[in-house]
Amino acid sequence: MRVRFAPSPTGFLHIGNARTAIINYLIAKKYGADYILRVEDTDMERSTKESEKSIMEDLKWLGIEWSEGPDVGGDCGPYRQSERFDIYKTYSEKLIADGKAYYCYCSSEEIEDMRADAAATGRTSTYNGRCRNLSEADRQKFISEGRKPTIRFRIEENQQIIIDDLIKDKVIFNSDNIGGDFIIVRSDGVPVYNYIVVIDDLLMKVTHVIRGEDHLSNTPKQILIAEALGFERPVYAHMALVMGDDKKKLSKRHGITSVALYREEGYLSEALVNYISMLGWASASGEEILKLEDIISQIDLDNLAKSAAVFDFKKLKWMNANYIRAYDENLIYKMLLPFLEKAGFKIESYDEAYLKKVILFSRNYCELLSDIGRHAEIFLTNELEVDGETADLLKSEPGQIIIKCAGDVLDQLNDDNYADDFVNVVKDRTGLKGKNLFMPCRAVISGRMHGPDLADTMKILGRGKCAERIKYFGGKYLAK
RNA sequence: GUCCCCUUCGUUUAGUGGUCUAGGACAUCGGGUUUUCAUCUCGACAACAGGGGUUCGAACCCCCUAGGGGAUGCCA
Repeated sequence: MRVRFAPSPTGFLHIGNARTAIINYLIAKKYGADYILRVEDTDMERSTKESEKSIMEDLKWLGIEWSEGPDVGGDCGPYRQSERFDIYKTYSEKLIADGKAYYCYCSSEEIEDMRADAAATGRTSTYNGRCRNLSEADRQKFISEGRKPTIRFRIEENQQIIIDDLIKDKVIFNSDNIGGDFIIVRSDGVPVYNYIVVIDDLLMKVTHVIRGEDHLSNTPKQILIAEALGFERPVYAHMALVMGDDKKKLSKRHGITSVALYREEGYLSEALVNYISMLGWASASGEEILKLEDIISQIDLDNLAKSAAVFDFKKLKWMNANYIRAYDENLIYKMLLPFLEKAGFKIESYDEAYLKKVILFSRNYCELLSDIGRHAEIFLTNELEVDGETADLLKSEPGQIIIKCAGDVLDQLNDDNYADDFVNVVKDRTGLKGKNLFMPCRAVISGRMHGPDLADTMKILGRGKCAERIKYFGGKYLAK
């Protein structure tokens, strides 16, 4: 079994394509198939090397490995379509020689007119077939006019094309309904996707074509080409598309759709892969947070949903938070450091053991890796800025009372119980209770009204830092 | 317009003729825990698109309608 992922390098790897790449990967892993990466860069105007590079980086980040591709080579290369033009040319010539394709001298403008005419008359194919059976004289006339021909594939009338799709089951097309003779080679000699995909899949020995359902209506064309060339066709599996919350095909206006942006925002690749796998699929047990190997063992083409799924950013976030909390300590620590730096913290200025303790504690409060700064701040910044509400609290009567005695209380407690007993001793000392007790205690240590458990916070900070905090806030907010 | 695909809670799914007064997860709302927020936990709300068949019986099979999506490119 051999599968492929064939992106066109015209932008970033997008969630929809990532899903195709991921499903192909999961299936490949499940069945021990080869995974081919093929770059479909025949749109010369839009294809860029940078895009190719970033797509490969994103795939790697997702954990996808390919056994053949433009970077690693393989027996069926080259793996960029732009490097295979000679191959395609041989087949084009063969199709023309066999009468299965022909030169078309119609200009783009003339095609435009035909399109309008087809719409007006209700004709199902845009092309009106003018060059289908051109006389040699007409041909010479067009050539002398300097027209550069395209090559069109000749579609036989009233042919039934049956696709036994692994996801959609049986889909039947009639050759009269697929748009008429279509262009397989442009007038500049560059062949077109719908045509060369067939050649590449055959030459690269792809057995299973797993792709988005937007390609389903291209499939009859490809099958016809395969037949004309005498090729055996691959098995097809067309996956339902991923939609935005307005049920339109997921695109930029729905928010972040490029994989690279997810990485930057602090999503874990494992969470993204897990979530994307669950789009259109569910495990037998109903569990949703699954190890990759469990997904691989359970997922299959015939249990993927036929209907499109809306991408739910909130659920992805929830899943990401779960992954952050459960992740291996050393690994998540290393992953979180750059996000902390990006948030403006100089990580080399902290004691490593302390920093690690802070990060591993704070990660429990993060939905995204990029949340780490916000949560670690109370441990890493000594001279904390406070918001207006917290400042008011510290300036209020209970705030003042607590600021005054907090230092003493801390001194009086010993190392074993300073964190756990702090609030209670303040309570005994001041007679305050409830919110008036707890909130100022929290504020005088963390500078915040909300946050992790106060005793935990104090333990992480350590006794010395707690004392410094009390002093600092005292100096700042205690009325003279 | 035409062709193709699809249609279970707001979202994602379970469900393959009786076990369905339709199950889980996210979201939302409420209770508990946390004298905070989050986590955790308990609970509530909430769906078979509509209409016809077939059948003793239909979310499940068939047909029609409606809605959504995709394609209809010298894009992929």
